[in-house]
Amino acid sequence: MQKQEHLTKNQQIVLDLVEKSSEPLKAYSILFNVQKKGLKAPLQVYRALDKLVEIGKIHKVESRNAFVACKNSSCQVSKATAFSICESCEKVTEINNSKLSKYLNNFQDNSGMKYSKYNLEFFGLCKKCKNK
Amino acid sequence: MQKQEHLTKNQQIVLDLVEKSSEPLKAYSILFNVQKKGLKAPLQVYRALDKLVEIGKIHKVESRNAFVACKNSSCQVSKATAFSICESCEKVTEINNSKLSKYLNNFQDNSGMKYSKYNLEFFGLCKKCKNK
DNA sequence: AATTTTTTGTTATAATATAACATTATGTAA
DNA sequence: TTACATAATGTTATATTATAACAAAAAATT
Repeated sequence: MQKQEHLTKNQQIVLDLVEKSSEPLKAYSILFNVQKKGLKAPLQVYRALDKLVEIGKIHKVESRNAFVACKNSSCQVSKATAFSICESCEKVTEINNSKLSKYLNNFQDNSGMKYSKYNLEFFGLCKKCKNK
Repeated sequence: MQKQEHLTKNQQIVLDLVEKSSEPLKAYSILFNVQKKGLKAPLQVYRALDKLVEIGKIHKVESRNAFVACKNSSCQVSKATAFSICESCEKVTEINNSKLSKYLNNFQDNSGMKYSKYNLEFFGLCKKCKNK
């Protein structure tokens, strides 16, 4: 079987929802929102999420246990992700900075480990919240 | 009330356990291990963990929902953390690289956000697992 | 000593995620 | 085009992670 080149029904339903959302979505919030479309059990959502993360269509924001659609169309796999997170309003934005990604993709320390993947989360106050 | 300068009994018990561990510990594994010392409920553990994270004695490895002691004695708060994680044996090491931390502490993008904190997790295969 | 803040203890429950197994669909190859 | 292998689905149950709410005790501040 060759690599799946199209999304299955469940994957597409979940992706559509996450892409339409202006904020990170939690798994059970996704579940609630897709129940009318026939996905009734958590596992159906988690399996779709797993696959979508694997192929890079969405990313998991680890510190929030939430999922966002990848805005970077060239992103084929979730192997180099960076986010900015506002600790006040919880707005999350994917950082797309080629200098940063180059720096991190090339990072090596003296551990002998070759890193194939990273996830970076920055925290602070967004412009709006800073001025309150 | 001024800033707490010593740990409470529960905090010390949890910290001792995490510091002795050679691997990241999960909250309920901590709970199990400190029950003989009188911490019977999850909340007692989570509260100690929260405080210990806040003061930088331990860090949370977000992608693993696990906790490690901070090896960096100068670390007063958990505001700039980086880890290397082996995806095979799950060994986690805190990265202590001044060039990296300087780079990330000074990182700015065009979002107008000032970042006060970050967490970075690198994934790959450790030396041992690479040679298997 | 009175006040405030922090920590504790406790029970219950919420939120997040996976195990296990039977079934159906899809791609691969004889 | 039928067998075979792989992947996705549906389903029930359960494991894992984390917090709410409230009363009480301990510690620092005035």
